[in-house]
Amino acid sequence: MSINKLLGSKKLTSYFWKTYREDPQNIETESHRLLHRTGFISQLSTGIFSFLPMGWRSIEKIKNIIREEMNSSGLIEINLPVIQPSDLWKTSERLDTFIPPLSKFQDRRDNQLIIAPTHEEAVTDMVAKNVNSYRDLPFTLYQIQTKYREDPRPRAGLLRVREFEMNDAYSFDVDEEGLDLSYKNMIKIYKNIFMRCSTEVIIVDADSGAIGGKESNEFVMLADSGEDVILISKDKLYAANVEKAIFKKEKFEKENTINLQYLDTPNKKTIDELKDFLSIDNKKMLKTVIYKADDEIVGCVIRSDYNFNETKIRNYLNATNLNLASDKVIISKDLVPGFISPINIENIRFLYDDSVLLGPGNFIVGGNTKDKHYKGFNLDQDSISYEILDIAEAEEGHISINESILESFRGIEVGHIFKLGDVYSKKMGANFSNKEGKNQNILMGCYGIGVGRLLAACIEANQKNNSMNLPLSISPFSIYLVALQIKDEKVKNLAEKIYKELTDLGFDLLFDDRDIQTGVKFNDSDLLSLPVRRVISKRNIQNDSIEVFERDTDSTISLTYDETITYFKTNLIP
RNA sequence: CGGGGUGUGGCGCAGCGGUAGCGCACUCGCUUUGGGAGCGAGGGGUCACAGGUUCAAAUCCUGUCACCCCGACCA
Repeated sequence: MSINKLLGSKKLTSYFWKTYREDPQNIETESHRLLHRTGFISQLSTGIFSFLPMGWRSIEKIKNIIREEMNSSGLIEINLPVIQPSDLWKTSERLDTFIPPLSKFQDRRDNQLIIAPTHEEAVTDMVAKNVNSYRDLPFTLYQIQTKYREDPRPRAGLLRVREFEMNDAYSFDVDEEGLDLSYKNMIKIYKNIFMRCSTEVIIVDADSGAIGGKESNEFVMLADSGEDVILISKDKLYAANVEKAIFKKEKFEKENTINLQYLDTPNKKTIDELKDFLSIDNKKMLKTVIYKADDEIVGCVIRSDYNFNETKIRNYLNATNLNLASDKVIISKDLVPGFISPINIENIRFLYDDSVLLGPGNFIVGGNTKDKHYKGFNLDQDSISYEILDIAEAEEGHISINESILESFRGIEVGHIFKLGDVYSKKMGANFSNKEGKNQNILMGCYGIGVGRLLAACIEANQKNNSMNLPLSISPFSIYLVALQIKDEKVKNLAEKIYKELTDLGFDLLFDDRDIQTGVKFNDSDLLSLPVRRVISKRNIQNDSIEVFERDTDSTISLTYDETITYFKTNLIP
């Protein structure tokens, strides 16, 4: 049975739906505004929403697309618990390190339980208990399940919430080649899903964050209201989340090295102040910042024409939290805020961005003394051992690795996929006997789509003039049937007849059979903006015609009854 | 977690020392009827909560909570 038939047609007089004339206060994004105005959602708490019938229909249609695409590609649906014992998360070593922190509570026997923010642990446990041999592999499981994440700041309606439905999938393979195949298969499935939702997404390199694993890609819909910053090279060969993006750093000819010397820099604490005071270019200076990475104090140094990428730093240090160290902490390490340098500092670990070795050298760095800076710092000469890596943030205008200019965009992350490898299977004993009879860890991948966020993103992308304009595939109903002068017998009978006939054909109609103002009906119809609107009225009946408005072509045509039925049989697929 | 803002009928707001009002929505009646109608009559609020000041508190003070925005953080 098609989803349209399953959800069925509805008459407004016996449906639960209400639109709003006014916006709630402090609405930030169009999708949030429209989701509220059209009676899709109702807020229960910060980042926690109820779906009203109208909104839930769209969600059901999205989930149906996901199921169809996944089932037809050989994936298998399961269901995992939302409430899980916290011991399970001890095994994966994420009980205290997951960001945002897990939501915990005690049951009656004083066992600690958590509300799952994601399901790697549960699925790995299940698979570990039920897979023994390489013959049992490979397979990919999926579910559509509620997640709860104690997000520090939910916002923008459904774009960023605490409780949400996610379609999460997990692949299990015997080797890297298998994992590659599963990963690529999932990319194909995701592309199909987003295409069917008429959402244009791009695939970008991404950081794997709290989920872990090596390779990771995000599916991003470009939109100004998005929270993620994406860098795309002009030649389109490179696209990455700013958290992950790499770029080709500028090299400068090395100067003849000079000895370290002090400079008087009274009260010049920032790079900008120094730049003006000394009339020199940013590339001639180094920036030193002290971070607190969990409990460790770490210094980071970069050439001043670049900025730090804190994700790269956090990943390298394998830290859960990374924050700028307070002045108090800096002073306790005998450093002078505003004049920090790594020179002769033994009690702190320093990380250097590799730009520090790319010239021009003889850098100006802090003097570790108030109102002093050093001139003539060269890492390779003035330090014996150092950790050097890429901790720079890519920005618009930088050059991609294939020599193309990077451009910056904002986007909404609607899907994220990860190659987990054996991160979880190793810790949780998910292994199998290989052909030689030896134990081997299962290689995993995990894949997620935020269902509600996808709906919101789709609205962001399609909305205009106070209308949602959801595509036919996920529009709550396919057709808005309006009967004007519903009290008129002829109108009523014709409308009912069409309602029944089109419903029998498999279409899902919203029949506005309310005895209210015409203007209200049209406004509700515009707001909801279903793909097709049909008007039955006295006037039309007199002309022996039925009015059909097609949103996509923005055209209205008048047809006879028989033409109408033919039109729907041939132009639309229920 | 830091900074800021807002809590008054279902929604949007006014009132800012004398015990609550407007618009929309809702109910009833009449009129109207192809773009959020008109007239009339109604119903609905311990003014977020808790203390305090005062003869008197929605209004002033203190605390708490909730929600929103910016930042931090973040699948």
